[in-house]
Amino acid sequence: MKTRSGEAAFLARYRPADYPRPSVTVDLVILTVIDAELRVLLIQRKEHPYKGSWALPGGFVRVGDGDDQGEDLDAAAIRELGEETGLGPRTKPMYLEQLHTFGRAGRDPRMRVITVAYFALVPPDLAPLVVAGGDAAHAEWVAIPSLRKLAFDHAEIIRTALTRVAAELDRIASKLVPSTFTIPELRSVYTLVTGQPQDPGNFRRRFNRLVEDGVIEKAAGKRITSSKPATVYRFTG
Amino acid sequence: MKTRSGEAAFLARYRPADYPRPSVTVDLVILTVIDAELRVLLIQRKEHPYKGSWALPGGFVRVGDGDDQGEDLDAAAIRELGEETGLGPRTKPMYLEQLHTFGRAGRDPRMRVITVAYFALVPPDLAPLVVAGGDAAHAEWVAIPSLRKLAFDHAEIIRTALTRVAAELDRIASKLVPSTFTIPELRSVYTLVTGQPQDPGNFRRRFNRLVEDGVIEKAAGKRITSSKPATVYRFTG
DNA sequence: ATAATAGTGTCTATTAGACAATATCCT
DNA sequence: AGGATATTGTCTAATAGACACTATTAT
Repeated sequence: MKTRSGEAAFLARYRPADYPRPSVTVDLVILTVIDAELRVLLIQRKEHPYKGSWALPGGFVRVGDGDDQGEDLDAAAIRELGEETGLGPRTKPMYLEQLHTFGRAGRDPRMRVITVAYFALVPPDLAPLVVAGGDAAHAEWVAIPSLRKLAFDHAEIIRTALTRVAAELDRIASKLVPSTFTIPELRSVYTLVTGQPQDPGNFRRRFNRLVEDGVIEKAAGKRITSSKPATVYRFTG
Repeated sequence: MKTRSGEAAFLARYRPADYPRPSVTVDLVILTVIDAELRVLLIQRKEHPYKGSWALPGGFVRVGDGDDQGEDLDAAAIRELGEETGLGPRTKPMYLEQLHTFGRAGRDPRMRVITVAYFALVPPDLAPLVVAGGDAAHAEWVAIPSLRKLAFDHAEIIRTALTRVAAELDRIASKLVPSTFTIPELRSVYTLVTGQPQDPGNFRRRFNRLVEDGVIEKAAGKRITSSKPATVYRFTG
């Protein structure tokens, strides 16, 4: 009784169940570029609610109250990303960033669910491997413009992700091109993400500044297309 | 039994408690400018853990699984903001924006707690009313540079908020000045938040562009200081 | 040869930044 | 009168945007 007001005694007295708790999930907006289209990885729901609708991949965050409080939020997102894409830490790590947390009451009719949304960017050369991988056998790369009815508030989550990606494009465009790429290829990423046509000349001028600054460097070879071949570059670092 | 595979039957069968759940809170980084200092509203903890340390105001999100799933995340933040500042919807609404969600395992030793952090901006003329209000009688406006040991991961949360506010300053600086203000007053907000001295002439030029664009307009009167009085402006809209 | 696209050059307008100089007010 | 600060002005460099033009390849 001597530690009556001590920290250990206080923590032992604490009743974790005093307040009702929500379920917490992570949902992933996984983006890539395929066939000159911006696409998002979606799964088709096989259970109610929203049976048959497209939905974002995601899952519950593993938590606990004891000595093991479970996994970090970011770890949960990384784990889900690996499970859904089949691309683990062995392959090139993909870009992953927390987006926003959505917690509207009633967004899931079963129970109160708060979801921490992340977005991930997959380089186009890895995208074909994804639909073949593990849990994602039932997943598809769906083009953004062709999005129809989505489960829950996932349409809003995707909209939020697209706005963020467009706003931060200069910082993250490198994650949406293969390891080597041409100026027109990077330009097409900008065109797709911003929805605005990019002037070839002006884009090239900005691109060359990145080369001067050492952010981008020339790589070997030329990219053969149906017209004049283009010089190949890579991001340094 | 006829609706065996129907949605209603499925939802009835669903067991919300199948996965362990974390506690979810909202924490608030409430910022203002007092005496030419950027300050954050903190409370001194009266209980373990971190007894005696400064901490961000915040509280549990009210949730449920039944017909009433509780309050929205944003609503919880607005409610806490009102409770802590004593400034309700009656007064000028303050700026409030979701910041980031922090969920590291072990960040609260009692139990697994995931917190959705928000930041709020209080115009300096309302700041003095805050420490007098309701639950916030035990709260204080603490200058950023003098922050010592903070509870939980609240130091990291504040750092994240300051980075965000600095990055978005053009968009939100209007929330950190009184309803009428002078060019040097707005300039001092920029100086405080960015930590960089702002050239008077160059700042004025940018300011005048906002006037030309109708974002800012002249107000009546002059601000009397210890030297030459300055013209008073206000944000339109 | 022609279509298509890579790549270059030019012009204008806008903006940031450094910095000098002047104007106006309080004490 | 003197100090402080509001206010104006000037110069340079960097950048965005529109747009005409040339070069090189596949077919």
